[in-house]
Amino acid sequence: MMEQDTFRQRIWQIVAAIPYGKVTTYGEIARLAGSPRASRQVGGALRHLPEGSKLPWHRVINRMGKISLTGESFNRQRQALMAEGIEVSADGKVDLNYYRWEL
DNA sequence: AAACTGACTGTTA
DNA sequence: GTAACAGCCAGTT
Repeated sequence: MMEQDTFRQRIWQIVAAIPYGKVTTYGEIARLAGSPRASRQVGGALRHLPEGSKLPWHRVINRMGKISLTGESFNRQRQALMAEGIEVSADGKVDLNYYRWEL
């Protein structure tokens, strides 16, 4: 069957391409997906991942270099980042100048 | 079709 | 550097 090319599916494809040990921002993904102002939709796409998805969703943070999630979700993302050797401060800050994914 | 939602961002102070 | 606000737009109701 032909899958329809939804915005979300394109987001997932792009996120899948973020290399191990690197991060990028919601806005950058929106730009790569061809809708530069749709950064909020990127978050929305990551919130509804397919069951059992292996997508590296944790490599996506906001433009201030911080984790946007709160509560337990924040902790899970922080642990996942640190598990790939990324330095994350206690408040969820990552050095984008050093860890940013660039083509 | 209209209203509402929000894992965001740019501007302003 | 942070905080408040407005604009943004795909998906959902």
